[in-house]
Amino acid sequence: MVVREHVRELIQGASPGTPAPSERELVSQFGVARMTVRQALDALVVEGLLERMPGRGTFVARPRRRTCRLSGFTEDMRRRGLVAESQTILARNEKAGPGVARALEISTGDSVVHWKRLRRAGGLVICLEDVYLNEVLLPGFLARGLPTSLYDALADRGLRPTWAEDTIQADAAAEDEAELLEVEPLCPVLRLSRRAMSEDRAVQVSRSTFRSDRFTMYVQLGDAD
Amino acid sequence: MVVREHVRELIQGASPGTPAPSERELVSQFGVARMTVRQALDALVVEGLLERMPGRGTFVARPRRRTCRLSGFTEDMRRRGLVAESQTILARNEKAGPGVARALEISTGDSVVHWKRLRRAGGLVICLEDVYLNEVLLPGFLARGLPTSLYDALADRGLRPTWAEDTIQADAAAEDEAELLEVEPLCPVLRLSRRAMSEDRAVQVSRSTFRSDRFTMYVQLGDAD
DNA sequence: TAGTGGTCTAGACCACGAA
DNA sequence: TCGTGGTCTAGACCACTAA
Repeated sequence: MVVREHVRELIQGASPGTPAPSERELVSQFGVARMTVRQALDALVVEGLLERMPGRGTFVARPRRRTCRLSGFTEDMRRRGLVAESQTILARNEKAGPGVARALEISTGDSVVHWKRLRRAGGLVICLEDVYLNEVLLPGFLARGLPTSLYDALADRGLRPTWAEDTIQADAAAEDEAELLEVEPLCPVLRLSRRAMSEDRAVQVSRSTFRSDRFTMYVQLGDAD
Repeated sequence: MVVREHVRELIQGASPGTPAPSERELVSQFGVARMTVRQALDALVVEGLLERMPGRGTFVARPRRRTCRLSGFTEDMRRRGLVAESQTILARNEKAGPGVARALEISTGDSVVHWKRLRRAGGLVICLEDVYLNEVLLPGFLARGLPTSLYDALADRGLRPTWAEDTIQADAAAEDEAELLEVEPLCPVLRLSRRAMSEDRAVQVSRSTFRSDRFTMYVQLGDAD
């Protein structure tokens, strides 16, 4: 452990390609067996901090490109430097219909939280969001009061989504949506359906409708191998 | 290596949670040192095939949820069971403008391939795509004839994109787009801008405009840590 | 040729989980 | 208590890279 942390501090902030101390160098420096040093370095290699080059040495790796962390509306807006607000239109327990039940991997009729919000950022209406939560995993969710950030609230219960599948479509605003979103009917909107999982449990499914003039979705893909 | 492959075959197809042979069991079975066995198992753990549980044993891991592989139009349609076709509208070398140059991390005026296509699947018009390729990385790209699948062509040159950032927006179709896409002007369309990298090299940047009635985008997010 | 990482040996003691 | 994985020792030989 001590070797690993020593090397971690050594290379922290070093630019990619900088050589790390060689294994034998660390052996004599710490008076430790080579296998021990190797395991320490292996851990850093797995973390993506070091790269081994057989015959040449061990070097600081270039940081791996990441696919950005799964986030909800609040965090998404915060990343854009905006403060998210929301106006609850509906919040109640319901019996899951067949579609929601399948998405949440529960049975039709099981209890779900249905929460509908109009979401603003920087004071401007951005989207209309219908979210269904797996109430089995979140007993008494509504009783504890409505949070601002759903994902924060889920995180508090150890259920922050770590994986999601989204389907995204352009469409024309329906009349009721248009009124809430303060646009003309038939204006283009972006529809986003999400099914979010925390570990292996389906936690949340949602449908959001975004004003196209105020929202651009951004995703990073790949490099997950 | 032989231990690793032996265990890999043993557990292949086994359901998650199945115990793998213990380390000491493999030691006596192969007449090999325990460190050797551990390294073999470590490799499989990193691959996500095994999980260690200290004090309990080593078990077949549940397959990690993946974010789907980065793909282009051809592959995307193939996943939906459709054959992608394309009609080239324009294909030539150009000097990069400032926007494209920045996205491709080259200098303004550097040579880029500009390729504009109308893309169909199952015989139906789906989208209009403008792609710019980093010609510095792809000398003589156009001279070799136009491929059907851009990503396959890039893969042949060892430049298959492994990471991309996409921005997605809903919009109303412009007149010229509407005509090519065979819809009415102002119909909702989905706009997708992509900047795609192969390792650390910016290879491709594109803008696509999809008919909203014929295309739903699907993405999987997260679990990349 | 000297130095590097890759692989391997034949032991050892520890903390932890299950019975 | 017994078996498990986690960590460690003090060496060894190999293939590869660079000078």
